Amino acid sequence: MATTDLPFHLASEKGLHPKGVERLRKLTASATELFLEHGYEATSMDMLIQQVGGSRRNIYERFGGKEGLFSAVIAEECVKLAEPLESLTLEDGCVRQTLEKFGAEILHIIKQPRVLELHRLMIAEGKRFPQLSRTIWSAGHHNAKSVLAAWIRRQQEQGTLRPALDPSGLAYAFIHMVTGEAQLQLLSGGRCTTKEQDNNTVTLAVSLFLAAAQETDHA
Amino acid sequence: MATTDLPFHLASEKGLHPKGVERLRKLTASATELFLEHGYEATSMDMLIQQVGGSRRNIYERFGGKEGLFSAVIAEECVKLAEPLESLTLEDGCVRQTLEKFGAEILHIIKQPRVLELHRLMIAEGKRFPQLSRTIWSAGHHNAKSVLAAWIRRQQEQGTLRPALDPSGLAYAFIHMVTGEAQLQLLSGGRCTTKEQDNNTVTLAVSLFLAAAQETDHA
DNA sequence: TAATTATGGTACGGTATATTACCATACCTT
DNA sequence: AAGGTATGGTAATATACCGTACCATAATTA
Repeated sequence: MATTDLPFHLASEKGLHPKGVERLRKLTASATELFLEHGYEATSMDMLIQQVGGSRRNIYERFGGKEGLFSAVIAEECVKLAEPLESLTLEDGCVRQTLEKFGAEILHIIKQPRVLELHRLMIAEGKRFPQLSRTIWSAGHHNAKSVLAAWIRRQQEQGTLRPALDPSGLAYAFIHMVTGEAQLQLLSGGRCTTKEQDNNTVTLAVSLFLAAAQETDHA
Repeated sequence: MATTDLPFHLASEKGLHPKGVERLRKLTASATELFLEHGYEATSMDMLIQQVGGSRRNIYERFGGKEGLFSAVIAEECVKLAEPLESLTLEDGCVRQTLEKFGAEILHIIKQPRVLELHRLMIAEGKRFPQLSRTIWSAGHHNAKSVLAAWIRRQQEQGTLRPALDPSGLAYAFIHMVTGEAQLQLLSGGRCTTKEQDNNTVTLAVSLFLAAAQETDHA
């Protein structure tokens, strides 16, 4: 199952000469940079043309305007966001270590500037590009939640975790405990959390999670 | 201590005639509506003037332009956001009930359209108005965290909760468990969570919190 | 009541932007 | 190498918007 079935027109490199491919790459790279940096409105086509060179007609014929370019570029970025999450394999070994590793990993991902700006766009341009907004959400949080929930369900079947609690609910709770504060702080312009703070956050989240999900003598 | 010391120029109603006060109220009300609905850039002064009537010079003399108006209006909205949080009193009775009530309350607050749009602005315009962004964060999440952390500390001193865990960390964990999913879903354009889902979210969060914060036989 | 002030309404200047049009040139195919 | 296509660069069009200027009128004060 593809977690991100893109409803957007991705510029295909088919039937393009090597030079053309290189130009296209350079164009999308610059466009991505600008859109992530300045947002949709504040990024002007003149800006882009001046930075990347080349002709305007190229963009308009290939992407159908600013909106098309934005959609294509952001959709491509969503694929990149989803990759490390989908390739994340949760082992069935020590549950505490596995959770700590998973927590540290998603926290690391969410703090990357590109991922952060992608989430900023998701929220800022949610009304202008609803589909795109959902795509980002699906590639990010929803994706991570699916991976973790599947692991929790597996552990419950194996008896490593008590089966009473809802895997999806647990997964969301854990993910938001880990990522919530750092993400909100960074998105609201606060300074980045330190590595020590992050460790504490993950450790605390794992503790809360395991205290409820592992104990059997507590209703 | 004022949780929101506003670094912005709030339009004073001092020395204004009743008519003038009413005009000013109408102006700020419309401006708030438009800014929250369409964001900063997409809201034009022409739009506002057309909706509210009156003269442009009023706005420019009183607020010093679009940015000033935006700052003043949003700062005022922050005060309204902070009010219900500051007046939230956490009793020292049954911890589970108190937590459930607190959780339900902040979830209710975060889901209100105005609060939601305020957070959208905080994230979308964080680069253009860093101070304003921090003000919103301070009036919202930071405020809620302070209230809850103080309560946790009190419970720890009374022996109702075990004192090993950091109150601030616990407070953040709880708040994000409760509000994270609903907020992210709504901000990314998803549909609102149901009352039943909300109840489950709060119940689960309280369970996770108490399992770790109440037990004394678990490291 | 007369004078002064504040205000409503509108028009203007300057700037910025998305999009289309056009021409000369580089590139690729045959 | 010749011809056709894609492309680079620039200009032009149309629109939108912020901020200011201006004048007539309503409101307030002396």
